[in-house]
Amino acid sequence: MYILDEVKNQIRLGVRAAIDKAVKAGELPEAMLPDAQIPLEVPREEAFGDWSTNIALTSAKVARMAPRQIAEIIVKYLETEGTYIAKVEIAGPGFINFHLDPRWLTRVVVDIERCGANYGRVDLGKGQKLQVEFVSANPTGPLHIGHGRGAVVGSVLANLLAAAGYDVQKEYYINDAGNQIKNFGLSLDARYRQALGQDVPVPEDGYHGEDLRELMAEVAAEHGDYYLSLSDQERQELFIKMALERKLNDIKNDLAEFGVTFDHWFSESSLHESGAIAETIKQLQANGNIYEADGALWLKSTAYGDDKDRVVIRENGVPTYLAADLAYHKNKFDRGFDKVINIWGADHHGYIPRMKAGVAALGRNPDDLEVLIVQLVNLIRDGQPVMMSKRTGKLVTLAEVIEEVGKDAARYFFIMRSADSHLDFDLNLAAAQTDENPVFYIQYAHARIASILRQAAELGIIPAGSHPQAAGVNVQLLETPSERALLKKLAFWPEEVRIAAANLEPHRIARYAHELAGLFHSFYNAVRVLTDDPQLTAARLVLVEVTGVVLRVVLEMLGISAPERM
RNA sequence: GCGCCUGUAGCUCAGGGGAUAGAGCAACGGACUUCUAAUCCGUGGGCCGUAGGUUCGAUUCCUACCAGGCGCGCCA
Repeated sequence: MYILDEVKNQIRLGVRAAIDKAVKAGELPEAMLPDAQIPLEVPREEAFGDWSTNIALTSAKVARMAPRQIAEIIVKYLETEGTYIAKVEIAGPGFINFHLDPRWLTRVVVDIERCGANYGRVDLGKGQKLQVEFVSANPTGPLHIGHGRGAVVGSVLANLLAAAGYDVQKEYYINDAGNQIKNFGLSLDARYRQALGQDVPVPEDGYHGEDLRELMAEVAAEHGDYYLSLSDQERQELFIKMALERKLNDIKNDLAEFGVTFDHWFSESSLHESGAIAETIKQLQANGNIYEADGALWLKSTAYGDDKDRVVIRENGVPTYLAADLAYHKNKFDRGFDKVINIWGADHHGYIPRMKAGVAALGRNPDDLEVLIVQLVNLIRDGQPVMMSKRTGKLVTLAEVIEEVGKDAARYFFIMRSADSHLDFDLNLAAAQTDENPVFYIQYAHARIASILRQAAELGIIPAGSHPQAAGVNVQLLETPSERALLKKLAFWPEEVRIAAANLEPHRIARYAHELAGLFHSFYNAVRVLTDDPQLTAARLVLVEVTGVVLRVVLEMLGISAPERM
């Protein structure tokens, strides 16, 4: 347990006991006995203390008493002996505000030293098995900027949930089947024949990217017109197989360079080949969730909240994308995941009700599937939106953006806004090596920490290669406002992990990083670490050290590097 | 037409039903003989899209409307 939780427990238990006593004394009605946890919040104003409860306000109605009166009775019976509660006040309409003895803050140093890189891990997930599926871009072309956002949101979310005590698996679903693949084959064929000098257009709804032109030019250069001797179908199947492998490999490389890795790559076509789709349809039929109409098989998704029923097997006998997705999600749950989280682009949000309906039809609680929608990204260059068109293949690729602004800046920009907010990605700002760029602000804090520790070693204050330790150091000397503010922020890291994980809000981690860095910079400017007072120096070095530990934990979660020098 | 997301400072955005709504950037004024000035300190800047409702209390929840984005296939 972290000191933060210990303090919150002290307050909660104290308030609960006070209410108990007041009820026994007949000063508060029985109805006041709380059946849930005492609500605690951090007041906006520092003057209102460290923690505050609105229990008197929320229970006023059931107690049939004025909130302030309830608060006064609770405070009267509140025992604070042996706790970190230093002062209790009633304020405003009936808030009970708790001011803590600042000595609680120095306990955080011990927590961080004890936990090291594990500091902030919490047991929200209790080991539940959970899958995060993200990116899952069609392997028919390069990743673009929109995939980048999903990739970072997914990878940070996975890190976050792991830190919150879930057993997390990251998965990429490879859409290597269906009509689009057929189109892909036609496009490849057209490019091949173009390379041989034939006047063959790429199909209107095909893939027009330059990457395919180059790829097939290579093939033509190497093998000439050999492939024309095959049947159209044979040739296209061969091209598809070859190109999918190439493209998937490119995607893997792009993602790896972006710090995004997966535990499992799942092929859609494997569902067709293994008979999993047929089996899933059979199960749905047995459940009475499938009917036949117009020569096709339909999923009765309206029975589970969708606004229309959906075709799963077409008139021509070919399964739809949804059929494969049903089989895929059945497979996920069969693998024993308690919950699966899909990260989709905003252009797929209309698909959620039918997918949830499908999950329900398969006999699973639809809430076990959580779909996180990531809104679209607008690229901005020189203050103007960068025009992108998928049809003409004029996309800004992820690789280009990383090339232009660097991995760290790109990751930070993709994660710094909440997923459901549209994101303006300002290329000039992300590439700027100036104070306008927030990612450097955070990294600079880490570089400064490293620099101070280097200095301390050079001056012989700490042995070279060692880290400042709290043992024998009087950390109570950390008592200036900037030191306390920094310690408090460090103490809240586990809480931040808990909240961000519970709400699936990885962007909060980016905010925390920025705020922590800001408090360190303030501290750095407010006081000197290396002074001629050995005790004070030792205490501040410990603070610098543990700040560095936490900053690295946070940056690691974000997948952003923590430079020793800048 | 229906559905989802968004609307908060000049710009980009935070804000777990609470108290006097915040941050970064931009603007303005200060701080480098001192551990890295990619930093810090300070100032100004707001009908929280509009109108209702629920609540002791709404930027937060609900409804309607307005504006922007994205969807609404036997495509994926």
